[in-house]
Amino acid sequence: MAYENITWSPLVPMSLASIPFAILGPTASGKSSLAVEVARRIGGTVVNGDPFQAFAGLAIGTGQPTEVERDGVPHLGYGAFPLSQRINPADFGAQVREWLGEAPNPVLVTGSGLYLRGIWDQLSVLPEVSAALVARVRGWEEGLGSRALHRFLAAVDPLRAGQLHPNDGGRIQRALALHLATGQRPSGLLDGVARGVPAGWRALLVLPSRPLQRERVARRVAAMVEAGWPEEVGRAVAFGAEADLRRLRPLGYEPWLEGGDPGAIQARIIQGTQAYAKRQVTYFRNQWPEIPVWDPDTEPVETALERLGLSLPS
RNA sequence: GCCUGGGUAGCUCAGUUGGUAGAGCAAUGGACUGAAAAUCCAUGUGUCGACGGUUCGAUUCCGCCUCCAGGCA
Repeated sequence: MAYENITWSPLVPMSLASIPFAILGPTASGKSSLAVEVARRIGGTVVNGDPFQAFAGLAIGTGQPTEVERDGVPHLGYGAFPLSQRINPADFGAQVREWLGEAPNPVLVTGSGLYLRGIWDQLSVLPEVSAALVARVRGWEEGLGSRALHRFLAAVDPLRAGQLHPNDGGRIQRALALHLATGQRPSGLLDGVARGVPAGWRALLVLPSRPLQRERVARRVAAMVEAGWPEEVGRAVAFGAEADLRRLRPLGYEPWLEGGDPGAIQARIIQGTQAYAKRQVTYFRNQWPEIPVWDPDTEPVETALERLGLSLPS
């Protein structure tokens, strides 16, 4: 949809035109449809801030909004990258900031807290660590265990080691690799990033109650299977994307690739997605406790709009 | 109908030579600076199938009943 065709809602003051909005929330919370509603009100564009939905070829499995769900509202950044593309939170953040700049009145949607930090420029600027070094450190952990690596880290950077649990292999590896790549202490490199909601932004956390969140996930996964998720995985594999899928590890892809009883696979995916949704919520509340919350199952959409500062005089 | 094996946490199962029980997964809460749809941490009161007997004490031994699985008829 061309931007020049946008019509301004007569009820919305023009001063809102330049304010970017962020709609956050766990999977299946209904944040995409709220974003469409917000964008419609302000004559804006929905901008994708979710790394997995940015890939092409996974439209069903990553829950990218369909044409029907977009409902004529312009969307930017969905299915933009080939599966072979490697992304990280900082680079992806820069890309999304570009999209935000292209969109007249952006409504950012994401379920990924770490990538949102990238988008909001709340990650330290760090040097690239070569894939070879990353692989080497990972190999060490497989041979020696994370606790041994934690002791190595403690020797070069006691501060960072103190922040990490000896079992947290992923972060220990990352810290060690950073140290080996730069010769510096990771704790020093990770210093002084911005926090909070950036000035000028209006954000809302879409947060269903836990029981209803679980129901929403179950319903959505069933709908995704109904819409042809297994077939979509099959097509991706036929295009030679299996290695990329195994590297990216989107939820649900491993079960489909391994095969087995479809009912059991679906149940497993639902369980994994419910657990993921819980972690998403924990991260948002932890990182941005000041963001107002909206319960899509008990509160009307008008309430969400009010909390975004879009309340209309009636 | 008979024989055998089972019935222990939401699930799959350990275990208690008799002193009322614990793993994995799940769940709940939490952490989180390039694996993040990832990784990691914390949290375990459950009529140990029912009833009765023996015993100071039974989830454990005995009897009886019941349910499940397999086998024999």
